[in-house]
Amino acid sequence: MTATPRNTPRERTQARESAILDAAEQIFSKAGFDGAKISNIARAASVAEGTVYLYYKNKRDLLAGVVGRFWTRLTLGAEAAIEPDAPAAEQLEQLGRYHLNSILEQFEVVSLTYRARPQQEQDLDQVREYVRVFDRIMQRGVDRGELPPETPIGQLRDVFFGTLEFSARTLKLRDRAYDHSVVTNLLSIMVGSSDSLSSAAKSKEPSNRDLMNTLKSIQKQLKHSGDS
Amino acid sequence: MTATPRNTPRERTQARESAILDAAEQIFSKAGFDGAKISNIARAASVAEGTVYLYYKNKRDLLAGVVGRFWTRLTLGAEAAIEPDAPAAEQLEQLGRYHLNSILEQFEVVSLTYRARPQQEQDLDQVREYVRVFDRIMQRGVDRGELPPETPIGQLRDVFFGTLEFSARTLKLRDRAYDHSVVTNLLSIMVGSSDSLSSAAKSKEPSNRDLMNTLKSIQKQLKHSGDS
DNA sequence: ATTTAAAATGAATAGTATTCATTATATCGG
DNA sequence: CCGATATAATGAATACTATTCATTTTAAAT
Repeated sequence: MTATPRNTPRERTQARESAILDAAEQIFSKAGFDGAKISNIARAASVAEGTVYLYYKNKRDLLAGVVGRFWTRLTLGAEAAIEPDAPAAEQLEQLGRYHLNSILEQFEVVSLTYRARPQQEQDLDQVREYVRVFDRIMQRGVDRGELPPETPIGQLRDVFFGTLEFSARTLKLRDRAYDHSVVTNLLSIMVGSSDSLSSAAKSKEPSNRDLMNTLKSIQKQLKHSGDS
Repeated sequence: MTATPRNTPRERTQARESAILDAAEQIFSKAGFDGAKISNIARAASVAEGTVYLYYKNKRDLLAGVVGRFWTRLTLGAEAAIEPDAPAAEQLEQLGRYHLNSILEQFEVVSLTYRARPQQEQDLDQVREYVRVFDRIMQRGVDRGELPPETPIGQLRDVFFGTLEFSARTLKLRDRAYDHSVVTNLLSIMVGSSDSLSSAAKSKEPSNRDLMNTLKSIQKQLKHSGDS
């Protein structure tokens, strides 16, 4: 009943597209791709079923719209969450917190991102844009001389996002909430020392010390093990 | 025409189930979940459509069967790929190689594993079983006194599998093949020193050194940055 | 060989994505 | 402001495919 308020045509169109995306996001998140019915999405968006297809070619395309918007939002949020003038290392921790928190809160949408299959290459464009936030932090660190010029940004990026994503999955599996120590420990591992971060993670983080002992021990092992 | 050869009833049944799983794996991998048609799977397995439903409750359940078998196979392969008597650190590298290689080769099946949604809890049982291979290596390292008793195995596991999975995605995205340096570098990062591995990764791995410079630099940064 | 049970079949059903002829709404020239 | 024209929206009809189930085939048992 509450129709779109009077507005310019373009605004009306955009509002409608937004409504459809909102509805789709809600229903995809709740029911998954297969479980979501276009009819329900249309109803939730207060449009006819056919209208959905004026905006999106098909269900998969609609999902791509939802997922794309999500990652675009995440990029904006990430950029807002980091202090541009802070040292690279600090920005890294800010991004890590923001990232872990976000993917935990919106776990379902994230899961929908990597839906099986030869999906269109460009479906992942916004994800790529997002991970560039990490790249920029690192690159800025390099430019400022905080990091060496040969920094293998790409590899560190895989460690960073890979670990956080897998950790999120683990947390979800065990019904556990955001845990800052995951970020702290990740950075510890990446740098091989965690004492420097203990101020950030308060002082009640025994696992940091455990990590260090382990790592030193592994390191010793590696020192002695040749390879076949 | 080439019907199942004469055999015991149980064997016939198992052969049939195998044929269905094989067909399903092939078609799911090629076409993705949505693109795969039961009719095609049935044809590929040389059974009627209805027969598929005698073995699996529905399409999702069939996928779970395919995915479960895959991870079970992976577990067996991983156990065969590591030398039980080698030091933990070495076993870790063996597992890393095996894992990265496998998920690259069978990327599609891996992607199908984390299909969106309230999937049954037990759908991931075989995955859990698989990651326990890592846990056992670490635990054995602890028991042997190679690693400290407080080793946070779970957290290291997230780093290990998370990084490898994300790296595989990155490699796929760029159409690149297995690259052993990914494993080497991961272990480097986990231990904070890579020189010890250079013998394994031949001597032409300049990125290891880059990594070390970067990490030391980040570490220095972290030393100086308090946290808000 | 006959009966009984188990397994397999594929045509019929059901559910949902997608299309498209029709209707409503907006735009614009006069 | 009115009619003509274009644009957008509608939802009933269509198409496609997962799933069911009455029937048939095959195997087991006596």
